[in-house]
Amino acid sequence: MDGRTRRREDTRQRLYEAAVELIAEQGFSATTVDDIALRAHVAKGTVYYNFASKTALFEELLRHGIGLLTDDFRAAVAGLPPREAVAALVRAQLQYIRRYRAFAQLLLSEMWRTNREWQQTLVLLREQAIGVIAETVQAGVDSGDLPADLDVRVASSALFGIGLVVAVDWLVFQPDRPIEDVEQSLLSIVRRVA
Amino acid sequence: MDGRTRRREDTRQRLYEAAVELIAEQGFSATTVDDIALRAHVAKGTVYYNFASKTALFEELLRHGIGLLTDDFRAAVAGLPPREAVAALVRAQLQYIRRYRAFAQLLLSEMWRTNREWQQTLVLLREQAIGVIAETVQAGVDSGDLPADLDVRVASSALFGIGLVVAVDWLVFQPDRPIEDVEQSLLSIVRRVA
DNA sequence: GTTTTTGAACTGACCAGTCAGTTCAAAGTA
DNA sequence: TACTTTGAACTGACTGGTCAGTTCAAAAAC
Repeated sequence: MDGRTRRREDTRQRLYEAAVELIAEQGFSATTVDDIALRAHVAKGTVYYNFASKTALFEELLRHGIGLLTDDFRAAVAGLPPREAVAALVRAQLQYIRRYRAFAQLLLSEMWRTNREWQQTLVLLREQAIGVIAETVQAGVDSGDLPADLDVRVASSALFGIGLVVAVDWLVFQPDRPIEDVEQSLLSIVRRVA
Repeated sequence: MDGRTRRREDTRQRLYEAAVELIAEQGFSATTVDDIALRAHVAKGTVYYNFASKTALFEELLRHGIGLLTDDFRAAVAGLPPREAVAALVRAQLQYIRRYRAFAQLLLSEMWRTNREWQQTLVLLREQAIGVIAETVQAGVDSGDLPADLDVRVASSALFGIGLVVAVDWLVFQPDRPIEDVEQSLLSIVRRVA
């Protein structure tokens, strides 16, 4: 990667970060391109040099964020037996959300919305992340480590959603609580699966 | 209540319904007052005759919706022993969300946002609803029906958040699943509390 | 020399909020 | 009963402002 590419990558990264924060705070529509450029310390023209439109920027942002999460999930479960793997997923999700809090808030706000232009993209990305969880849970059911009557799809999306709310709630309303503590609560709450 | 009052009440109700649906679908900023008026079959001026501003309409909407939920919560737990009371809360929340799906979606989208003008209002309302849960959980801890080491505040807000995501997820992604089924999953997931 | 960024200027669509005017149920009057 | 008045409720065209998106010449970075 040469200097140019690196610089551009950096600009895009700054735009992602600025956009993610603003959209998490205010929502997509309330966030203006001027706001984003300002917070990223970049000229408005730069936004349009790097992204086709405000919507395109947002969609790429979603892809980027979920991509990272999915990678973390895969890394977390690698080689672990089912029950430990589920616990590892919970841990990975918490750590991810602590690290990318704004992105998680944004997801929480947009994930169950209908009728928005990027809805389809988001549903697909959601599938991608929940897919990893589902594979793990399925393996647990197959190996007999998890109850056979467990509905894998439902349990997986519930697991994902619960992790999301509990973690975001933690960061917004009780940021001082240590992460281990939250992890414990989460695991004891979802005991049937983990 | 005379004809005038009745009529006005009716108009306000229609505005609430229109606004709640549109905001759940698109978010607050993306929803225009013209949209709301159109869907409520009312002139734009009527919106401003009945509410001071778009934001005021939204705030009153939040108050109205959370008020109903809180009432349902109180009615559900009345006279029940702790563990049954917690289960009754879960049931009440599910039923409420099935009945006012759009409102629940809207809550899910807005509850963990920061920096919005109505944020303070929402935090207060949230306290109100979670308060009822907390009272119930506290009673359970006091009576020894629930573990003494349970952090009541945390458990209550987790309970609330989890009910919200799981129910909305159900309505958005698996609407055909029967409510009893969802209730079962929820209760078995939150077994430590319920 | 090429790529990337800058920032200012512009356009056209859109939107919150306003207000002068209309409607009509109910209260008042004879 | 029949007529008149009142004002609450509603209407929708209009205004002032904002914003996404475009363009571009010039500068900066590589």
